[in-house]
Amino acid sequence: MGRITGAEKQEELPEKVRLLYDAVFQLFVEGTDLADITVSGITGKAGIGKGTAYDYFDSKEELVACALLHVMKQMTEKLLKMLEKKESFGEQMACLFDWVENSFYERNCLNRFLHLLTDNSSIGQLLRQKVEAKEIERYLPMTLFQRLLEKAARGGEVRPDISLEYMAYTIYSRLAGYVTFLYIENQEGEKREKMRMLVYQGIMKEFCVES
Amino acid sequence: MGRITGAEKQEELPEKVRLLYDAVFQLFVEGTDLADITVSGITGKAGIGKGTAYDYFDSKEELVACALLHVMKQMTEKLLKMLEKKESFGEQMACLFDWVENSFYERNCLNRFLHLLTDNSSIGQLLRQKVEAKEIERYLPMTLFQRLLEKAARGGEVRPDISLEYMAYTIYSRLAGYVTFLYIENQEGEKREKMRMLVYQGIMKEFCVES
Amino acid sequence: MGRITGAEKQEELPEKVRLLYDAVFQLFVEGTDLADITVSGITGKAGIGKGTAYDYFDSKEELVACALLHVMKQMTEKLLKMLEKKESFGEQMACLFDWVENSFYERNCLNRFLHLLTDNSSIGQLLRQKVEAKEIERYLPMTLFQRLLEKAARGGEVRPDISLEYMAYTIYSRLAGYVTFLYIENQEGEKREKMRMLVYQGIMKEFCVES
Amino acid sequence: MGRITGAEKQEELPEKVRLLYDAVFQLFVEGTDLADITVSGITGKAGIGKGTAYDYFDSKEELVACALLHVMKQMTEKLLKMLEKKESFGEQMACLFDWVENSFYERNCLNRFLHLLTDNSSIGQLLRQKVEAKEIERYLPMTLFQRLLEKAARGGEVRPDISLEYMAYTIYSRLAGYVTFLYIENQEGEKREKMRMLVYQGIMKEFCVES
DNA sequence: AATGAATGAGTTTTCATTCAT
DNA sequence: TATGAATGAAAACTCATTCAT
Repeated sequence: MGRITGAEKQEELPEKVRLLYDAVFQLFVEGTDLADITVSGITGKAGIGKGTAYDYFDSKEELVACALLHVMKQMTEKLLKMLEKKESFGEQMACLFDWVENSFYERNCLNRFLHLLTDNSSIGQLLRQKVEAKEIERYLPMTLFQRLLEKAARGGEVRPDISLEYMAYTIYSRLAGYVTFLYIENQEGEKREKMRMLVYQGIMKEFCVES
Repeated sequence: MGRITGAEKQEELPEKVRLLYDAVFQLFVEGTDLADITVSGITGKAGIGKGTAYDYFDSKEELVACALLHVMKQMTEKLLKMLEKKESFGEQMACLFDWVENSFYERNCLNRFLHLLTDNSSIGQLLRQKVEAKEIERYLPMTLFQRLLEKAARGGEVRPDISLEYMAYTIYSRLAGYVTFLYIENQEGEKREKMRMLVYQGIMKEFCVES
Repeated sequence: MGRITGAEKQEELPEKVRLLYDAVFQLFVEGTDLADITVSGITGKAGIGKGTAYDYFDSKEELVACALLHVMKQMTEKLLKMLEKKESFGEQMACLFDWVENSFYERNCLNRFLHLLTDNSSIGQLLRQKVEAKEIERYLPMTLFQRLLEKAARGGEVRPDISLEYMAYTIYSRLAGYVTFLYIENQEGEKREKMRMLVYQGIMKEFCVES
Repeated sequence: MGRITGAEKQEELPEKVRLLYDAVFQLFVEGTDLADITVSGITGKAGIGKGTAYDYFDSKEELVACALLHVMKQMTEKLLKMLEKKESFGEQMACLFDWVENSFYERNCLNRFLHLLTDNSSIGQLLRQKVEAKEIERYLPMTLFQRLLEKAARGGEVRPDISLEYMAYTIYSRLAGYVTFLYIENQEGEKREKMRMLVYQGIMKEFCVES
């Protein structure tokens, strides 16, 4: 019987589980589609025995979903810490753009990760179940944006007459769209700079109080 | 050796191929994740022999990619015809919202379809290859939006000072975001009406010349 | 989905199924314990591909249970034909002893087969389900003995004052006990002859009308 | 290297071994088929470490065979003590029927145990080896019956003209048959009472001197 | 002595693909 | 051309056994 649920904190993770999580993440970052991930692939990369995976998890799906949930938590926490240091809503948005570009950009990772939140794969469904069951919805993009906006609204930075939910969805949409742009255009340089600026300004102009 | 490439027109398709395409689409609409689709599942639903699939296609991936490409073409052509009838850019946008809500809405289909355009699955990659190779990029959402915008620009409906590409990505983003909203909130009624209106107005206010 | 249920007649069996049944039976006769039987073992002996087994059966247990059910039917039918030719109850009993000794005697087969009818193994349970579901209880030893006894009772050969059920169980017990004797003593010759005669006479003296 | 052979007396058994034996017996009584018994299942129920089992036994089979051998000894000894208190052969037979009905009746235990004495499972073979090697054949049913019959013969209670071995096998057969009846008919009450009486009388009439 | 985490050989099962008919 | 029975490589998963602690 698997003992790991995905609710464990980084420090609580048994050594082997950490190795398994790392292996899943590596495979994901290398571009392996989740449907093509195998248990031998994971344990091989983790450098441990195949059976060990089943000492901690009930199934391949559980293992992968827990690993991705963990990645999600880690990434969001790191991002949250960075965002908290920012003074203004504008700086927070800029920080989000940086994050989107830098921390998780290779191999279309962020995009594929977002897919997981709304696809029909067994792993995606499991992941979403876990997110809900463990009440860690605060790691979901939409919740993150809502929190930022609430704070900005209290500070009088964003227009009070626009629905928070709409704003959150819009930020989500535009950032996700920017990720798609990065994937499709697949280039650095001026064009990217320009697009980033336009999307950023689009958000700011629509939601921010003019000063 | 498979003879079907996905470039065939609806009328040119052999009967069996049409049956296969329909079966793939049905499975997709029923919610089957592409990773869980099987050749027997397809031929079973199509009511033809399993071997027949290999008379027309070289592999399962080819078959599914061609089927989805075909669906994509059909849908886009239908949509284009509808859009052409609209006089103004605003009406076209409204038409797009209708389409998103009505024609492909069940079971998160549109969302999953969009994923295909930017994922790492073998079927997705094949599909994109075909789109590029056959120069049918005009069926891609981004191209569709660019065409609409070009016409609107010529007609003086949209602001001439904003980059067409940015506008296309923004429309794409916001529509895709609306699709995600529909998936997550999963409800009809007032709330949905309101969100639709907000997203619609967001687009119009940002891009349209005030009258 | 497995298509074979175990209800098929010998002539109706697809070639491969016949090969599978034969292989299971051979393994059984060679002394392999049912718990040690593997699908590769079966298909290897049958000389066919492993996957083929799953074209006809849903699981290993289904395959083995069907094979044994089939053996059971074949054997009982053969035995019934032999018994029908016998004029008297005494001759029928003698025939049963012959059958026990000859047709299924090697490697403790009959004994192990009888175990199947009252054990807790998954195969045994499946086999009994099939026997009941398909209403082929007439192949069960107890039913066979009851039929013989009914006929003998009508013919005035057995005492009318003894319960048929008791007589059937007694015959079953004593024959099964004789099978155990054959297994434990594991020898031919005089001792065996003597035991057979004693068991036979025990039955006849208890149940038959003295002439 | 395992140090336990199955020859140890109850008092000599190390604490852990006693726990292991109890666990095996519990699992058996709960209805677990021996083929489905696992080492973790046993040690889990025993509440001790999995490795500990291998400090005392060389293999799972050894462990289970020793546990069952031990159970067999305990049960037979208890039964023997009860039988010794009985004055007459008839009372002893009645005692055997009681024992069969009461002490080991649930979940078809006695029946499954008897199977072990004549099956082809690795555990069964090991058990029989141990029985022979350790010359504890006196715990086998057949030997038990022979002893009872010898005493009854000396006391003039059973007919002197019938072979002891035949009588032993017959008693064994009829009792085993009664166990099968209990399993198949699975009911208490009148019918069972009647069958018991018939079997009992069958034995007595055949073997006992008329008084 | 006791443990239980770790292992990997071995099992069941699936399914894309082939090919004789 | 169309079929679907047959295949076997590859996958998930189990569990007896070992061994460092």
